[in-house]
Amino acid sequence: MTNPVFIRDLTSPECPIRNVLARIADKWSLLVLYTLSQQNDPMRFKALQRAIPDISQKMLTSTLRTLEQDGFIVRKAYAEVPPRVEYQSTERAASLMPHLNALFGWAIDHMQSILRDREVYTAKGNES
Amino acid sequence: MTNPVFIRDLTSPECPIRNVLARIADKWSLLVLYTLSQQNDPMRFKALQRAIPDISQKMLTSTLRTLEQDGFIVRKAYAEVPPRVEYQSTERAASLMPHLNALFGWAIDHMQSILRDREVYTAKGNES
DNA sequence: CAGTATCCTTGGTGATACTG
DNA sequence: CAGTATCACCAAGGATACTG
Repeated sequence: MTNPVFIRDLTSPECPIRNVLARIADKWSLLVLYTLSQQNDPMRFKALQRAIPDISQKMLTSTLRTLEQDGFIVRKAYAEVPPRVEYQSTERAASLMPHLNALFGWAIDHMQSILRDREVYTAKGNES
Repeated sequence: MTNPVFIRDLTSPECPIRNVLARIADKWSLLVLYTLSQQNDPMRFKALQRAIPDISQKMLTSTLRTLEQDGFIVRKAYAEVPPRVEYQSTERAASLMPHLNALFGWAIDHMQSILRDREVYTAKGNES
């Protein structure tokens, strides 16, 4: 809708890259968004942790809070014992995912050759 | 070309998100890739620094090295005094940029409403 | 189960100084 | 100009223990 902003000054706090993308594109957020998009059902905290085994409880919590803050997910707590909390992605996330999926696809397609380049690069660095 | 890999195990070192995207999608790399894609001519070190004023020399250097390692940019040093070094994006970067640009566009379009949601969220947190 | 609270570590980052 | 080297710092992140 509103589209007056452009990336004139990369330093500006208005810079969409710094202000929006940097909060999505970190390691954990990408993995959480990807995981939630795979199931299209809401997921429980524990289920997310199982899907991303090496994320700590603390990091999962804070990642979820940030995503919730920016309207990518909704947190629903049920007054049960034991407690049940479900996270589901929003319309906003749905509109973002095609672009992220395109990126994931690109990464899958190019990973092998990137890894090869990386090897060549370090090999060159180590030769006498 | 080769597309046998998929994201079964997010923990795997073969995970394209962790292995490829995480190295692109950090704050500085995104800004450098964006800047280089704006000029389609090669850019000098100093020019990049001017475009991203708050990046330190050290961070710019290491970001450029990582991007070079993964084949997104090529570094060309000219044997002159004073030295001249130019960085230009590669075919690989060119194939990536449309996806990143889509992401930038999305961020521009949604930034305002995201900022609004963020305000609402913190307001709710602070109310008694 | 789904967290919060606390402590503690470490590496990402900046600042400064120096060099080819 | 385009870096490298060094030091220093602080916040991101992990580990552990505790709680509604």
